[in-house]
Amino acid sequence: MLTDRQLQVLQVIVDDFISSGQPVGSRQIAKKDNVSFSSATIRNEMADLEDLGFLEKTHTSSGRVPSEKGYRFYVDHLLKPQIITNQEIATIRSVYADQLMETEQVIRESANILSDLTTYTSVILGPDVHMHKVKRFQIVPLSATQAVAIIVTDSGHVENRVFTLPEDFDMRRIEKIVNILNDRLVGKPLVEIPLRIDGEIAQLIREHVGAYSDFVSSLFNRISAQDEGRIYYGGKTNMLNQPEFHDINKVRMLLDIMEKTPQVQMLFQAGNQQGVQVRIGSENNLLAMEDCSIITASFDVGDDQHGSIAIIGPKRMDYKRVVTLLDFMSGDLSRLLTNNR
Amino acid sequence: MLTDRQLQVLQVIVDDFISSGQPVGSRQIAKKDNVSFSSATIRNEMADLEDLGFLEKTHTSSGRVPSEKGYRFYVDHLLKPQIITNQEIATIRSVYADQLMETEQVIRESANILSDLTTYTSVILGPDVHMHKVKRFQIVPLSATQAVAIIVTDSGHVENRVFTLPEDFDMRRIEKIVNILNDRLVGKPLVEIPLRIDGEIAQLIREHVGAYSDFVSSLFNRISAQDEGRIYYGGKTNMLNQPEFHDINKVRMLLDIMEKTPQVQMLFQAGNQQGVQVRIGSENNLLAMEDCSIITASFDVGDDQHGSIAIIGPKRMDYKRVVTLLDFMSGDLSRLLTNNR
DNA sequence: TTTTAGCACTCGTTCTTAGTGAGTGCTAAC
DNA sequence: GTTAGCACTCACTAAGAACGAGTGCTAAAA
Repeated sequence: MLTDRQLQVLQVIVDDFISSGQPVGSRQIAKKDNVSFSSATIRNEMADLEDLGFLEKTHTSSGRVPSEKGYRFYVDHLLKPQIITNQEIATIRSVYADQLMETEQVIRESANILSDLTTYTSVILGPDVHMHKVKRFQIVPLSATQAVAIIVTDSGHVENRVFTLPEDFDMRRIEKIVNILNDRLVGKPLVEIPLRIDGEIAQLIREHVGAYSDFVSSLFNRISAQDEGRIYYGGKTNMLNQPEFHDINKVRMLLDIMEKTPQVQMLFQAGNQQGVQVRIGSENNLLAMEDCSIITASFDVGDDQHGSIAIIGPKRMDYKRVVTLLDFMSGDLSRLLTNNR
Repeated sequence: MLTDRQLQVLQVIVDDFISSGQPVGSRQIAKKDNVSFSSATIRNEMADLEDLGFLEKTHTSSGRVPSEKGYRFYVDHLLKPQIITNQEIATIRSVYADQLMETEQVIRESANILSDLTTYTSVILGPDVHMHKVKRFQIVPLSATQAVAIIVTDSGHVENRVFTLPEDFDMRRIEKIVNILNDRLVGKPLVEIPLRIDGEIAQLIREHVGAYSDFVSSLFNRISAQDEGRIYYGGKTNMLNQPEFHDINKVRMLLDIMEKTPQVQMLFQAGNQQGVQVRIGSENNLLAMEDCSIITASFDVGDDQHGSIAIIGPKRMDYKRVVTLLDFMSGDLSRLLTNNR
């Protein structure tokens, strides 16, 4: 559809705007080494690109700025992957250096490195613990009236709840209940626990213990709400450096969103797909993210767990670099976290 | 030292500035109902108060603004405690409504309510788990090579670490180690664990198990670094509403500090003292907090655990209200969290 | 037919200038 | 000791001028 020259002009404009943040004028382009035609010609091409919806003007006599469609085209067709430097690889791999065993620790550290490397904000969605399988169930009494219930999963994740012991349940009864729970729940994914407890297990407890108490169902009914993939941030305030976020209201909206787990998880929707995904501005379907792009990639933890890794930056973020970094890092993380097991 | 009229003028100026945020002029004060002298007289008093260091001018012909010394005097001598409304009490007590058992949950919710009620940022420093005593120690194997170590404390707090099993340590040896750890560590505060492990316990393990592996000491050596009082925030972005934080750099510095645990803990230094503490501007000894005041109070969890609760706001925050609220809330929290046990 | 040079025009930005108003300090009268 | 009056200060705002980066269009050159 587009001529070679139009492609070239578009590419130069997007590249230039990404690095300068200023609207790009025709003369500026003409001065580039790899551009051999005059500013007037470029003005004509720019007018055409604007008609096609790839460029915009901030006012009638300003230079051009890429539109969302322009960015989209750039990302889809004009992005030449960058070579990742040894320096960067070394920085990323410094995560391994400490021989951190815990997934959580690795993820936390990765988020920080990623934000340092990009100067944008990084978000990592840890693996969804829903599908982790129960390894052991246990109740530890704390006092005459209180106890803590603990579930260990096969991934090493530990869930715990403090609860009040019902007066008519002595330790013998509690032990029986623990046995039943272990018998029935070990090997089952966390997500099924509430259902199973309210169904067969309540039944079994009534049979063998002689009475049932709501405390059992209340123990882990909140698993589904909590912990559906913990969220880790790196460089939360990095975005304040971007000139497009000098508006306090935009900042506020963005920071507010980051406090709201469900909204953030929404941003990762498409993140389960293979490879690196780029969502630009309004493609995020979120008012606060209208001026942001988010680039996501997913990584594996073991055979059946997945996490997502993302960079949130301004629409004029350095797509080349971020895509390359995320691609590399997600692969590396997968390898590290899978071998850990 | 100060005359009654000077006291009155100072009080009116601080009150007025707190509610309006604008420098206060002599005419404005003269117009108040409870002020019976002319603007010229007030100008004279203001000049004296400025000489004494209680007031400042933003420029030669502007109204007056309280200096830090002025705020300090106001807080120390002119603060008449406000009456807390039933409405507010009801809001605060709604935390109990859910019959939340877990300290963590209660604290998290309290932080949110407090920030809603004040429109400032709230910070709660949870009880320091260092002094919690070990209730049970346990190792749950996950696979042939991995296991998770768990410590339950008397407060219901659970610490866990995933680690790699040394090849020469089979389950029998591990069990022996667990027995030794339980035998020696139950009842001891968390903070002593690393020391005890490296001392007597390493010795015992060598004797009874026949070999020692570093994995035991590496298990909980990080307890001291982590979890020395978890920090919870409410209304992190509330401060963006304050006109004095329209400067993006101040915001950045403040938000950055909130990500840094040690710095935040520093802010609570004096928070262990009884009652409500007010620290104004540079009294915080922290560049980023130069334009902020922080009001802290402490609460008890059980007989020997303490937490702190704080509000961070601009120097011209509503001290009356915040002091009253914090005083009430810390008492209420103490009662709730202590009875929970 | 395509490209380019030239030119009038637009519009955001910056600098100046003048005007306004809230506020002060000082002095003299009450 | 208190107050009225007045000259003065200074931030803030609006309006105008100069500037410059950029455009669109036209006509000539390739």
